[in-house]
Amino acid sequence: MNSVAPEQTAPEVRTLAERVFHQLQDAIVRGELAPGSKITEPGLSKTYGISRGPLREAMRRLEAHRLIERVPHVGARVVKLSMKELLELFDVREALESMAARLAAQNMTREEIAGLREVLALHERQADLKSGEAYYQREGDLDFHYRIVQGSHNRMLMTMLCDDLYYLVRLYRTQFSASGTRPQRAFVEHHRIVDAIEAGDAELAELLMRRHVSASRANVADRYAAILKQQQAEETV
Amino acid sequence: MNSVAPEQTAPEVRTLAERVFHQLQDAIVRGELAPGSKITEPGLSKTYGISRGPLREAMRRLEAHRLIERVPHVGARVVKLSMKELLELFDVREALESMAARLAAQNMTREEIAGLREVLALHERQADLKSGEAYYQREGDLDFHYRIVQGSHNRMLMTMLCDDLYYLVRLYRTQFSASGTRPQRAFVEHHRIVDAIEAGDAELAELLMRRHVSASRANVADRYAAILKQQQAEETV
DNA sequence: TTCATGGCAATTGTCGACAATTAAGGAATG
DNA sequence: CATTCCTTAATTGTCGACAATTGCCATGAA
Repeated sequence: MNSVAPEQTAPEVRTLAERVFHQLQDAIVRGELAPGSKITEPGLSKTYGISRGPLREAMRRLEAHRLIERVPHVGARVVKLSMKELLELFDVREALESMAARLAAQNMTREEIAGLREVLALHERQADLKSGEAYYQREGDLDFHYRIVQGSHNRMLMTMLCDDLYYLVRLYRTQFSASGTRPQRAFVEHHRIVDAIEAGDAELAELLMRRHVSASRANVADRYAAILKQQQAEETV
Repeated sequence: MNSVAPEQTAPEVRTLAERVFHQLQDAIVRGELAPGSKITEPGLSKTYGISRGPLREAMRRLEAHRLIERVPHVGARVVKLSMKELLELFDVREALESMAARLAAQNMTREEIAGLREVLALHERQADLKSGEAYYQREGDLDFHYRIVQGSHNRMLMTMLCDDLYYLVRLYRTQFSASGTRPQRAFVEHHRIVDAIEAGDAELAELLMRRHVSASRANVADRYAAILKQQQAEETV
């Protein structure tokens, strides 16, 4: 249902370190651990009921995934994405996802494309039900991108985007409480991308995905500029 | 001198885990730890003279950087890049480095561009000295790419390429003992890329870098196909 | 000979305790 | 009153020992 990470068949819950890693990952992405807040090893050790050994390994993994930042002998904090870093993230996504779309147009199977169409149909029904709804729409958006990356059949690309960057994207959405941004237009763009993939037009799929991410980035940048302006206006009052 | 990782100012050697992480990283990339070989915690613990605690953290980081592969309750092995994975790596590089070149054309300072030119001049002198020399030329190639990524002024891109992927590239070069591949042509391409960056032509820089990486990928693929063919011929003899 | 089964050694996972470093607060001094 | 230094508490880094899981090897039966 609330997939985003489809058919993973519970890949790693065999050790304490792995379990607490996923728990922490979830807690951070969902905003339960506030961005920028300090996390202390004895604290987490007690709340999760494990010793500091496996906990530290979980934290090392979180650090590698850029979800926390550590300073030796000082401590760790939940990352707090600045707008600059968020825009950087979009640039990286533009590069990787356009490549993913290109490869997907070359490598996706008929079944995978059918599944992609299903996702789109589902989104349309949801958009029909309550147009512009925020949460599901946004998670659904990631679902769409997720499937295209899978369709690239490039494992390295898959891990980079799905295991690393997409968690940051979700984190951003909770941090900036970014609700439904330009949903209708995104729908249309999604459809065109799938059309290109189905037609096996790699170049077009790449171009459309690049524009899609780029437009999303521009949208965020505009919104941010607007907020900044408003804040400045309020300060002068 | 043998930079590749310029002006790092010894960023992290404050803890045992960090030191042994870098030691292991080096040992793997240089081929001292054979690809595919199993590495055991008690063994490393003894050779490096530290306890298993910090060692495990170092290994977790190596895992995150894709230099080793771990299976719970079983153990860890040095990664052994297959040709398929190597080609995947090239696809990712093509996506990220072309983006880096684009951003570099927009963001590089005059000083950075001058430094880039210096690197090119150095390469030419070396190529003059002993044309087609393998090792230095290849390390120098990475130096060139390194600087362009730095010039993108995108921290996320920088860590992804310089901290993760470039180690894999170097690992591949030792694993496949890939010596000087198409050095002259690469030189010319490097120069053209710098020209585009200096001219501030982002689109051109992106395109040229994309072709540069793509050509490198094609070269590797061709070589591999040739080797395969030769091996098959030998088997039938 | 082949396959299944059981025990055994080795390795990994986990824990609690100790050492080292840091940041903070207070006392002393200019 | 500000500043510096020292003391102290808390957190992180490291270690050695114990528990759990795995893979191997020998033993035995079909």
